[in-house]
Amino acid sequence: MADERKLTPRGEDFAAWYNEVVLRAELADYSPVRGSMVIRPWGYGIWENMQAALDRRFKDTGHENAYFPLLIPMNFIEKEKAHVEGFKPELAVVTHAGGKELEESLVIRPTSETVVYHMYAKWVQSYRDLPVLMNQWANVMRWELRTRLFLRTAEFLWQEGHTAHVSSEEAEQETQLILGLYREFMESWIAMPVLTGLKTESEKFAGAVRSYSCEALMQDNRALQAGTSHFLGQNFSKQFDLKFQSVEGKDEYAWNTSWGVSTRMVGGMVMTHGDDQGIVVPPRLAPVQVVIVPIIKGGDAKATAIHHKAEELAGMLTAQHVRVKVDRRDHLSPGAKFYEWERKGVPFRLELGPKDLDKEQVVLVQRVAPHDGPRKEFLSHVHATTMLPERLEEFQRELLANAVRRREDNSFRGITDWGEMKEILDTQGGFVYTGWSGDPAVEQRAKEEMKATIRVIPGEEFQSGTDPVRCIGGSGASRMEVVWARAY
RNA sequence: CGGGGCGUGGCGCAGCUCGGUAGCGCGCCUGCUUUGGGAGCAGGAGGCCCCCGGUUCGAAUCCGGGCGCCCCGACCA
Repeated sequence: MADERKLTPRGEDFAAWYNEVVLRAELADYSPVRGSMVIRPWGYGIWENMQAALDRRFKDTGHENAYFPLLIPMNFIEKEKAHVEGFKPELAVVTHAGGKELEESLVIRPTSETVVYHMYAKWVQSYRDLPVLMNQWANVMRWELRTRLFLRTAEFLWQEGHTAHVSSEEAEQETQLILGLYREFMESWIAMPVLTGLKTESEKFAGAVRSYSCEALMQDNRALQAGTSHFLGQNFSKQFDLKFQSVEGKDEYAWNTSWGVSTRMVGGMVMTHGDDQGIVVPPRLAPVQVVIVPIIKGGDAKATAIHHKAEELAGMLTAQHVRVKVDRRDHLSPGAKFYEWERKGVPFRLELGPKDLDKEQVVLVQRVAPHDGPRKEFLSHVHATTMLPERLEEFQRELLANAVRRREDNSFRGITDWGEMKEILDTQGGFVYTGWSGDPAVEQRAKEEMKATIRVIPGEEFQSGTDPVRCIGGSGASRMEVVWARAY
C-alpha cells in the first residue's frame, strides 16, 4: 500500500480489500490456530444483533432453544451414509482424553443432526409429541483446507434448527417457512437481497432430500450462500429410530428438517456494503448507530459546555432507543476519529464544536451519501435528535435499494449460449439465468470450464417469466430455469 | 493437498548479496502546545532477529533441518 492508512481499493484487489477491511474495522483477528479466528467486540456486537433479530423470529414461529453437546460419538456420524460421506473429510476427531486413548473416538460436531435425532427418538412416542421445533446457537467445526475470515473458518458460530413432524407436507412447510424467514431477515436487517430456491442434487446438504438456500451477490460479482433450509425426509429418523405412533395406532418414522445461518453473514454484510473507506454497517445491525464527536476548541469553559451538550444529545437519542456513543478520547484529533468510525461503518456521525454550540446546531454526516442529498448536513439540535430514528430507517432502506440495484445490474437473464455464459462469467461475473435439462454432466462441465455452479433453481418469484426452451448445456430441452455463478 | 510469499520492538517494514554497533515509519509512555478530515515539539520505554543444530574468534546475515502463518488453485455454511 502506498499509504498504509488507506485500504487497498476494492477494484484493485477485492480479496486483499476484504482481508484488510475485516482486520482494520476490528471485526475479527487471526488466532494462533490456523484457520480459526477471534471475533472482536465490534464484530461480535454485529453478530449479537443478528442473533437477537433471528431468535425473535424463531420464537415467534413456535421454536424453542436448547443446547446439544459439542462432542458426538463417531458411530453416530457414520450412521447416515450420505451424511458421513459429506462430512468425513472435514471432521476434527478427539482420540485422546484423560491421558488415555479413547475406546471410541469423539467427533467435534460439524453439525448436530445425528445427536439431535438420537435424542428426539428418546423423547417422541406419539403423534401428540410432534412437532418438535428446536433451535440451538452453537459453534461447529469443519476442518477446511482453505480459510477466510468469516466466510470459511475451521470453527464458526451459527444457529441450527432441527424439527420433527408427523408428515412430509408439514416438514416441507417448515423448510419453506424458515427459508422465507431467512430471506426477510437478510433483506430487512442486513440489507442484503437474496435469491431463494432449490439446490441441485450435487449442491445439496449431505443427508438431505432437498436443500433450499439463500444466495446473495457480492460486490465482486461472486455468489455467497448465506443460509440453507433442508428437508431431510425420513433419512435421519430411520437411522436413529425416530418413530411415533400415529392417530391410527401405527408406528411411523418422523419427518425432519434442519436449517442454519452462520457468522458467514457478517462476511456477506461486509462484501455487500463496504467501500474503499471501510465497512458499512446497516443501522439495524450497528452496535453504535450514531457516534458523537465533540470538537474541543477555545478554552476549558467551552470544552466543558461542548461535552455537556454532547452528553445531553446522547441522552435524547438514547431515550429514543438510538444506540449512541460519545467519543470523548482526547488524544485523537477529530479527523482521526472520523476515519476510525467510518472504517468501522457507523451509520451516522454527529460533530459538535464551538461554532455549532453557538448556533444551536450540529453537523450530521451519513456514512454513505444518500442519492438525493449531501453526505453532510447542518441541523438544529432538536431537529437532529428527533429526526435520527427515521433517518436510520431511511438509510437502512437505501442500503437495500442500492444492493438490489447492483444485483439486478449484474444479473443476466435469458442466456442461451454456452460461450456467452462463459464470457459473462470470465469477464464480469454475476448471476446468469439459463435453461437446464437437469443433467448433472452439464453442471460438471460448467465447473471445469468456467468454475461456475448452479447456485439455485430459483423460486417462482425470482424466475424470468418466460420458460427457457433449451438447456444451456447443448441439445436437450430445458426442464427448469437455473441461476449460475462463481461462488464463495 | 499442490504452487508462491513471509517470519526482525505492538503494527508495517529495511538490514541478509558482502558475517562484526539492530535500524526506520507508525503506534505506545511523560510533558507542553493543540483539536472543524489521519496534530506539533521535546524527552522516553520497548527486541531469546520463529525454533534447533552446524560453520566461524564472532551469525539477524552463511549452511542443514524443523515449525508456523498468509496468499493463489481442487472439496465446503
